[in-house]
Amino acid sequence: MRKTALIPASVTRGEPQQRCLARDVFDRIGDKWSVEVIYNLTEGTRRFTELRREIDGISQRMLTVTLRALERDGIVRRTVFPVVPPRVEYELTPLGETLRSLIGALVDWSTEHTADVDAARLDYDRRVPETL
Amino acid sequence: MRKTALIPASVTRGEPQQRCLARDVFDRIGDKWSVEVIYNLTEGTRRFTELRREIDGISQRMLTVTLRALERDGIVRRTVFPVVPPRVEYELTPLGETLRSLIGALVDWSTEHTADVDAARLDYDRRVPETL
DNA sequence: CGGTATCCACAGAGATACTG
DNA sequence: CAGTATCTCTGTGGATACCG
Repeated sequence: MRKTALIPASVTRGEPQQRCLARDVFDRIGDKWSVEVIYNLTEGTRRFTELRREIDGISQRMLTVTLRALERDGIVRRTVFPVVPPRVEYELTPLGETLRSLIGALVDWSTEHTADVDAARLDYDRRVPETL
Repeated sequence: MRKTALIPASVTRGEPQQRCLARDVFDRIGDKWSVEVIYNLTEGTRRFTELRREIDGISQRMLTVTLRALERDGIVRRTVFPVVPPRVEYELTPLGETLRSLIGALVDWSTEHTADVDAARLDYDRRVPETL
């Protein structure tokens, strides 16, 4: 049992694949922050605090947890420089790069179709007004 | 206030886009079941109970909630046939089809790289054994 | 700077029972 | 068949304080 309070289920679970593979990929990147972390590693390496500044609203703890999970899955490489004060750099691995391009496609999809989705919501809320 | 117990935040939230667009797409499909529902609508229409059987582990309530959210976003079309017993069919809209192809790419990625991820995890757990 | 260690709140999800 | 209505529980994620 390597489960601790700091690094919870996201890292612990999923060792064998007994489920649909579609679930696997989304257990991996479907949490609240992984996508934004990967996306923010697009242009080269980032330091911990840089990521913290660039990703709006993420807490220190969740950035740590997310980066550790991505590191364990071989998507992010973590490099510690033995200097004072500490310097830690994060970058995508080649594997992470392949995933990042897919995420880029999803972001593009979102950008292109936001208007469609908003229109669909307005339409739905008109058609199904006070029911539910 | 159209929020109820049955249809919670997933449907209620996200009317304007004030966040990063990357977040939007994952608020939409990043929940526990949306991806599998969309994926199971790949080959034509499905009835409620068919989906329930095909998607392992989903509860009746979560299938309803997920389908309603996808319907509201214009990703799934819901057709009710006024017969007894009731017959309701679900299918992807054209918009949903474009999203499904991206999800297909993610599933393919997952299939192709499962071994890599598993290897990375084993390696990580050896390198960072009992720490944390 | 780059983390850990705790504590805690709340939304997401499960189980169960009931219905047009 | 295709849902609703509740009740409950769990885990995710936030806040805060401290450390090498």
